Amino acid sequence: MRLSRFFLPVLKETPADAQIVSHRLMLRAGMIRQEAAGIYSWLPLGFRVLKKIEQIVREEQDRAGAVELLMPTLQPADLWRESGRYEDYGKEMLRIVDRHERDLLYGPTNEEMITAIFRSYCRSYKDLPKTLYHIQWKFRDEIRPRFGVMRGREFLMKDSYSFDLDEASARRAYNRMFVAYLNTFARLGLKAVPMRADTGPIGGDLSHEFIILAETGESEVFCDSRLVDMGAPGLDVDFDGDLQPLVDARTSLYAATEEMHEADRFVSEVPEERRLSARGIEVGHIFYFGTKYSAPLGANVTHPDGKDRPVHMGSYGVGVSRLLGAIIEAHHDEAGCIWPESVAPFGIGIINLKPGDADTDAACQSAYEALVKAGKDPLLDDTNERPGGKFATMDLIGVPWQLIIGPRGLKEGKVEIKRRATGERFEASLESVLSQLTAEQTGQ
RNA sequence: CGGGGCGUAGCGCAGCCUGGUAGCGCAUCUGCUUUGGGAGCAGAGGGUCGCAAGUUCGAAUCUUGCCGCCCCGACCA
Repeated sequence: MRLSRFFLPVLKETPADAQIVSHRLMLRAGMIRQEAAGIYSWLPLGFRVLKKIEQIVREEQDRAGAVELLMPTLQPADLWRESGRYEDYGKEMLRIVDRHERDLLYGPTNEEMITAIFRSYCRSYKDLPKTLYHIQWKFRDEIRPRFGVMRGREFLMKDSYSFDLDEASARRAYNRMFVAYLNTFARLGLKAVPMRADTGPIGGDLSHEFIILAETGESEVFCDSRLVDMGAPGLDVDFDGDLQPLVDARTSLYAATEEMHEADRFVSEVPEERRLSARGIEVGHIFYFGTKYSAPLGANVTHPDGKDRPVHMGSYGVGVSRLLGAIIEAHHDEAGCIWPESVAPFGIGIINLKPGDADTDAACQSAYEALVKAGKDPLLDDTNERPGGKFATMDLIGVPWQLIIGPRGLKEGKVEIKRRATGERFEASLESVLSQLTAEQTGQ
């Protein structure tokens, strides 16, 4: 992409309304535009990152055996009357009336609908297990939206739903998502820590929030520091195998959010040097809820013994749009965003320091073409802005690598490559820089 | 929903108390000079002062109502 053709409305000044760093940077980098409280347009730069995050989430769901579908944003109220949640949900649910005076709602979640889909096609234990998911916009009419996309009213969410014959099987489905989430967040450049969450009326130990640690996190969390650096199981995990040991290795260590924190247990279970209290952002939540929806909605299957029983379900959410904010909170500096390569809006930025200079233009052009050909998704700054402005913009939007080409360096046969994350710069000939860049694998 | 605050040029703000010509910085446009970390000079364009009613000879400024947005709290992916 050439910057002269792209749509990148960067702001030099910080908008007054933005309180936290990710919100400020997303506005300044021209990634989002607020349309109403908690409702945003995704401008091209932000949209690119959003799509990349979405795709990684999708790939890891697929790898774990989940099957993608797409349910609508609008749902009939009757479905929610069946589960009893139409009345219970309260004002967070956006209710809409159509021209025939039928009650609709903009979905805040999809348990009812997925259960209705399941019940109309699946009758036998032979249809199980199944895990279905979709990535769709949701709306929750939060009393007070804030922090940009971190707590918007409209948000993009991946939600999966598992259907199993019994609790033991449901636990295996739960474990698959547990592991898939660890891999997903790792690929996004995040260290996510699973923390025991409130299971509500169901009870048991099958609910976890996935928290990433960031100074500007919204809630206080407490955990064993070994969890933070434990690393993800890896993409070669056998999802058909026994995942329990992988899950146990993590759930056996203390980790709790403010609401679930037990100070005395923390002290007794975790040696002092490993007691970590930090701030965190919830980016995922997994949940086993048994027959909470299948029973009232009549999602039954016939068991081998010939009897019908409600299926055991779980749901598993990832806040896809929130993840942009979360990743920025975890990866930024004074100058702007620092995207992990896996989600960066562009792979590399090429800065033409002097458009109009024949040698510089030619070098930029050949670099651009070579990088396009290598699939590196370069952004070429071919505008007439001054060098200082170009550096600042490239730093702000957080492209992982900057290839800086100007007449001064070219005179000595050199270009400069800068790594955004560390600020390291190297000088070398254009040829060697390009052969190195086009040779290496896309990082994660 | 309780408490607080803000709506004036695309963005950031002053002006409002004490009513009378709508201003500053950045951005934008034109010209010249500049060009390796957000340039300089000269000039230009751009405003229903959130909306509505009221007071007044006269309202950005005073009064009332409404709308929108932000912050703190209770709630959430």
